[in-house]
Amino acid sequence: MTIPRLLVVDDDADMRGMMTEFLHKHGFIAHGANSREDIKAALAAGRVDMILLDVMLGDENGVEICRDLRRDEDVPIILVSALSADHQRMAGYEVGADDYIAKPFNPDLLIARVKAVLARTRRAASLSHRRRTKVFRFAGWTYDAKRDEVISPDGYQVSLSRREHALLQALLANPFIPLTRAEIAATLDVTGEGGHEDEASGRAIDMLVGRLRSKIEDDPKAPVMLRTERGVGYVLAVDVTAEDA
Amino acid sequence: MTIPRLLVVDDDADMRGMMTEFLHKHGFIAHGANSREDIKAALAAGRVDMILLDVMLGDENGVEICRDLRRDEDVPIILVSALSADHQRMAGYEVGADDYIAKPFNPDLLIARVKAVLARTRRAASLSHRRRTKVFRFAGWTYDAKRDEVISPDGYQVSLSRREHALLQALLANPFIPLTRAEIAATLDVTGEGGHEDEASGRAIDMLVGRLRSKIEDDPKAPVMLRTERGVGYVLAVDVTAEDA
DNA sequence: ACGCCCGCGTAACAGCCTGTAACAAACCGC
DNA sequence: GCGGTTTGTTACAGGCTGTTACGCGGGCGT
Repeated sequence: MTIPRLLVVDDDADMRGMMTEFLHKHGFIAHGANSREDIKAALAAGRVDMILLDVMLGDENGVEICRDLRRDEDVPIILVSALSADHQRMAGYEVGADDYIAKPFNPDLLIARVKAVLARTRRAASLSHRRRTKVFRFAGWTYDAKRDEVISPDGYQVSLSRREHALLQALLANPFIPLTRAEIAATLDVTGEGGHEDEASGRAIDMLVGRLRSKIEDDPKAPVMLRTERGVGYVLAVDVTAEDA
Repeated sequence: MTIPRLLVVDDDADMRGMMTEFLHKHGFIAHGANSREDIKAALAAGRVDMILLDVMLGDENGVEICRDLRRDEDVPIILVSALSADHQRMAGYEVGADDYIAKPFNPDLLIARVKAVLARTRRAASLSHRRRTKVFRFAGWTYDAKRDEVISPDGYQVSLSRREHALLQALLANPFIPLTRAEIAATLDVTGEGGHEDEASGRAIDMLVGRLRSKIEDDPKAPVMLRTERGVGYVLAVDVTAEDA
């Protein structure tokens, strides 16, 4: 296999340059584009193995571009957005993006996702469905996203409830990135209904976090991994590696 | 992320004062320098996020200084010059300046460019070396920046509050350098830089310092490490070694 | 040298935020 | 429907943080 060629689509030239440079350093070939026409031109001109597409382009909509591309082309797409609200995330999946990453993003996470998507699309023709089998490892723990299994560093299996699973997934997807309660709630409530705006729904998230802590923290009173950011929300403060299973 | 600290390099004291004052009003911390030695000193002290460098310094050449700095340091630089000829501008880019602005300049334009360059370099920095585990050692103490652990010379672990942690980090980043209350407050208030009140709140910093002292000083009444500079602020007067872990 | 004034340390307090226990409602498989 | 499990709500306690108030001590002007 040759070196993967990526196309970075962002209307901010600085951001484009920064991302392409960073990807270069990690062994990829990356070029920039800032409009639908640029993308079309790049696709027509030569090989493009993957597109990193910003959701917010000045006067165009990344999601629509993504949907259009998906209809015409077979290129893998990772959506990038400064909006971390999760209906955005789900919308991304609905239009067929292969993955999604919030900006500002953990650089290692970006690389990991790029590699993961590339590996997947190389093996099989790209499927526009999510729920690929992934295994996360963090601080000795193992989390199998497909089987919903959580294994402690000691080798014991811990059983989490559905909601606790969802919370853990949300955190694993954004290591070292503080998530507000609203963001967490949005991530958990993917249950179709569009009426968000539940602004003051009490401390359900706090309870959930507390319960998850009691299951995965050595000392739930002094959490090390799932930390609280006073006045902000919660953060998963551990390095996370994601692999295909 | 802290409040950006800028270094204004200009041989005209009035100009320096005007610029630093203006930058202060816009929420930045700005200090002046008028020679290569001043710049080196400030950089060695480790407290510079960006340099506004005048091209025409009496007997020295800003462009050359810029090129030199670029070779040794990683600090962003905006070149300032009364010459608006465009070859100057290009020369500036060739020597590695991040941006260029002509003097006399529109103040808003200055702020806009400063912010733009900072935003760019911040993202780049957060991408290139994020979350590198660092361990500080000072006077027998050990501070693990990643795990937020503080261990006394006796081997006991001391628990600090979040704000105390932030204060300690700010001090460790600037050993032997007196920090004003405003600087400390700016460093601590990472919360989206909405309002920056000068001389706003009372002695919150004093309290914080006092509380930190009570936890890390043998005799809080007679502080040895965290000393007070009357009329100025506070200093961490110990040698600090920082290691990657 | 003396006394005033300002800056600093710190105790007390209040407000906010969070953790958590206890309970109630919802859910789920049978 | 039923028992157990999961999830949300309420209420209370405790910690953290900023403010105020007061006392002290050093610097400075005279």
